[in-house]
Amino acid sequence: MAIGTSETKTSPKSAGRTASKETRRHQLIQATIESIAKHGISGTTMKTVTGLAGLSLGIVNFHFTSKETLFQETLRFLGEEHRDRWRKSIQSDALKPEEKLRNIVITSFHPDLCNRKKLAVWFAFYGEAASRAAYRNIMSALDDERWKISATICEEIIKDGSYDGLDADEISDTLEGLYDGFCLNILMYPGVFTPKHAKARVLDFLSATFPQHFSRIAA
Amino acid sequence: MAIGTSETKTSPKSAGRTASKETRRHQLIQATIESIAKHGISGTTMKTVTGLAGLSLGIVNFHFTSKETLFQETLRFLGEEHRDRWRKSIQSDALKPEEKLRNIVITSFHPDLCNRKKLAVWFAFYGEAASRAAYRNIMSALDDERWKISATICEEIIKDGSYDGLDADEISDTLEGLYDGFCLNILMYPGVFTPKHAKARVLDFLSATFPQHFSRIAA
Amino acid sequence: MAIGTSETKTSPKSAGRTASKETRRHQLIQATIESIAKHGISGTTMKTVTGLAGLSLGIVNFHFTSKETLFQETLRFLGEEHRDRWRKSIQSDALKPEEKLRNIVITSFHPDLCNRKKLAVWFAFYGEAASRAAYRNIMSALDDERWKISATICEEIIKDGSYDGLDADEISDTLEGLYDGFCLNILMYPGVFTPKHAKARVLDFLSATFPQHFSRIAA
Amino acid sequence: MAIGTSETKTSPKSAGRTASKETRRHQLIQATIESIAKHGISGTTMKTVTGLAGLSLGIVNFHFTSKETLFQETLRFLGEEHRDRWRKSIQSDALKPEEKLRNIVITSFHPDLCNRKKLAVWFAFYGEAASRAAYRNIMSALDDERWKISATICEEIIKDGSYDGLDADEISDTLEGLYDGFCLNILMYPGVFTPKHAKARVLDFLSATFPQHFSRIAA
DNA sequence: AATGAATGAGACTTCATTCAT
DNA sequence: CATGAATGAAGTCTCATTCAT
Repeated sequence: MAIGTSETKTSPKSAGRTASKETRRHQLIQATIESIAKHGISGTTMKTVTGLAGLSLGIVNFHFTSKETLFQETLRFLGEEHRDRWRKSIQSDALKPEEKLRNIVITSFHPDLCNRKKLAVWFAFYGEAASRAAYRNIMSALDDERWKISATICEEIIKDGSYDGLDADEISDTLEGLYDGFCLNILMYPGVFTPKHAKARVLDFLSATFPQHFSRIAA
Repeated sequence: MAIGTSETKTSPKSAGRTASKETRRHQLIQATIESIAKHGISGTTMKTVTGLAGLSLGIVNFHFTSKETLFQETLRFLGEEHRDRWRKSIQSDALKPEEKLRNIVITSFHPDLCNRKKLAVWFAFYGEAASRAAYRNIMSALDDERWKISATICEEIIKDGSYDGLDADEISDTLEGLYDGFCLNILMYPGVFTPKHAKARVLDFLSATFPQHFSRIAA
Repeated sequence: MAIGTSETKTSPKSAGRTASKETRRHQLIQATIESIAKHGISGTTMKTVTGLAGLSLGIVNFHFTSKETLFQETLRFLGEEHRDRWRKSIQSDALKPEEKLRNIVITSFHPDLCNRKKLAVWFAFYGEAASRAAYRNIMSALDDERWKISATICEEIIKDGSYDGLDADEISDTLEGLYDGFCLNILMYPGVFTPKHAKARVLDFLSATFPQHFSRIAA
Repeated sequence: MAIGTSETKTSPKSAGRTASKETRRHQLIQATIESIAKHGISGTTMKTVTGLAGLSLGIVNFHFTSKETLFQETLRFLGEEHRDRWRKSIQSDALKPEEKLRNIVITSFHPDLCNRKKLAVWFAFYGEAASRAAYRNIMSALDDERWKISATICEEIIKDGSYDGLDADEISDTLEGLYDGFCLNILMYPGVFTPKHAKARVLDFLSATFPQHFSRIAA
């Protein structure tokens, strides 16, 4: 998908020297996502990755030095893709705070990011994160950024309305918990719990918390 | 350690053939939890497990047939331990619905169950679950039971009070999300986000949802 | 061969737990010597070694951790075997200095040590030594010991006779050079230059240098 | 460096197609020497060689067909360089036999040929020679020539003087042994044993052997 | 029951060689 | 002629499993 996007920039033929290198990296990262979703992290080998990419076995070490680097770059890609999306969704100054917050929610559960394939990879990395500082570092930087933005926005909303005793940080904590927990449920119980449900529940929570800013029919 | 606790239950003498067998299995499951918490699932080998158990390398295949079986039994042990706890916490008929619900929350974040070591193992299995039906089956049975109980209790509370437009299933969904999401944050950001915070946030949510049954100062 | 020696100590059946471990190590070192002699260092793989030992591929890492360690242990074995031989050949206090020196020469070119197979391994390691400190360290310790003993003996001979202007260190240097150089020629030109020739030439040199102690017909 | 020297021979302009081809080959051989000295034979790859030459990875196969050919050509280059030197050092008919012999000694230990870099390469090839006929053939032809010349010269000296019972072939054997053995010691113990020492010891040997032709103060 | 040496499939990685540009 | 991305065979090492003791 993303490959398609970048390939539209250069004509297929002129996948020249330097462009080609970035394209290959991207192609391998996509194949890694595919493979982890399909076989899990422990079932993902150089063979499954290069097989899915339609390339030869040795190529990963050429472009990424090692399997470990490939994994970290894959995680980073996923994280940055996510971050770029919600950053973009709130960058307009014309947006009111509650609109920004709602946009973050909507983005977080957007099918492009929040689908079984990507969630599987995401939680595969969470599963390893406890014993791998490298993964933890990549993840925490992104989580932290989102948490801070949410807290700031909540602060603005609180100031704007008359919400007695509300704590922006606590609300931001709950939002983070809801994002992560719902994603896990979307992954584990597809058909039963979907991004649509998740989005509705989070917006319900926001309506209950900031009734002056989020009407019940916000969805 | 936990082993010691359970061993006091059976008299040393009666640790005959079958008792001993169960003891060994328990010992190996504890070592597996220890190992996954320390080295991750992909870093856990027969050597790390038996090493932590202080036993010989070949013993796992004797008591569990294979590594895969050991892993599944470990997951099952963890799940049942969890389930037994909250079942017990709500079994008294004297408890009011809101007391039951609060007990589930408290149990879910009890340090015996909700500590870095066990959470690391728990999420390690979640990480593999997407590509392993065997793990998913064990987990979903337990999640489902908790979800249903929560929904039933919420239903009772709703009937008991005058909560217009509340949906017990939806609240149960949100509670599940909060449990999972907060656990992940406790695992990833220890020191920063703790079981105490988690418990407080969930009870806040319940206060906001069922104000007649949960006072704000419920914690 | 050396295996045979050690096996005579324990009855074949009781190749018990610990004994077995040492035996396996020895067996693998012998196979490594065999393989390096046959295929060179760069042609020696885990497969050639374990194949020659009649064992399975994974066993080297079990007994030696890595190929590199196996190589270093092989070199060490060869060096110590050599050292033990000439140490033993001069340990009797009844020997006169010139007899000791002659014994070192004889030992150095003894067919047990100075045959094509072992020389091939020896020079294979010399070939790598320039870029491998680990090999150099093992070798230099042994070379140094022999050089010092030779110098000491020469000193005694010089004092004993009336050799004007002779320098024991210089003679020891030349002897070292002759040992190494002749070994290389024995390896490179079998049939043409043999240990017998080598021994004769070194004894000629000693006769010319210490005419009062080495008669021309010393061989 | 050596490349520079040879390039001054051809005018830059005439570095046409064929000249350039020869230049490239020389450049790659020099880089091979550099690489083997630095990384050993087993650590020398197309990448280390072309890297040191500042050329692209694929170029060796263009100019030498294969790595093996490059290695053989490198060995041949080294051998011929050596041979050319001592041939030249004795080509004048005005030289007496003992002067020729001394010139061979001096040439053999000349810093241009007898330095750590080239010795490292030389012994790297000796290390492989036992299992590689191709290397052995290149080496033996050169060794043989030097041996024969030495024997012939010794014969002349013996005839010229009154040396009873001396055998020219045997002396030539010893000289060969000294050259090789001393080179190995220069390589292994730089700083401690130098070409200067080596030269002195060989000339000492010649003085002792041919006292009428080599005065003790020959150095 | 328990031990741990042994096996061998399979993982990651290296690297000589090829070939489109 | 030169480049360097790509290939894939082969090497080292890991590790679940087996089995003689």
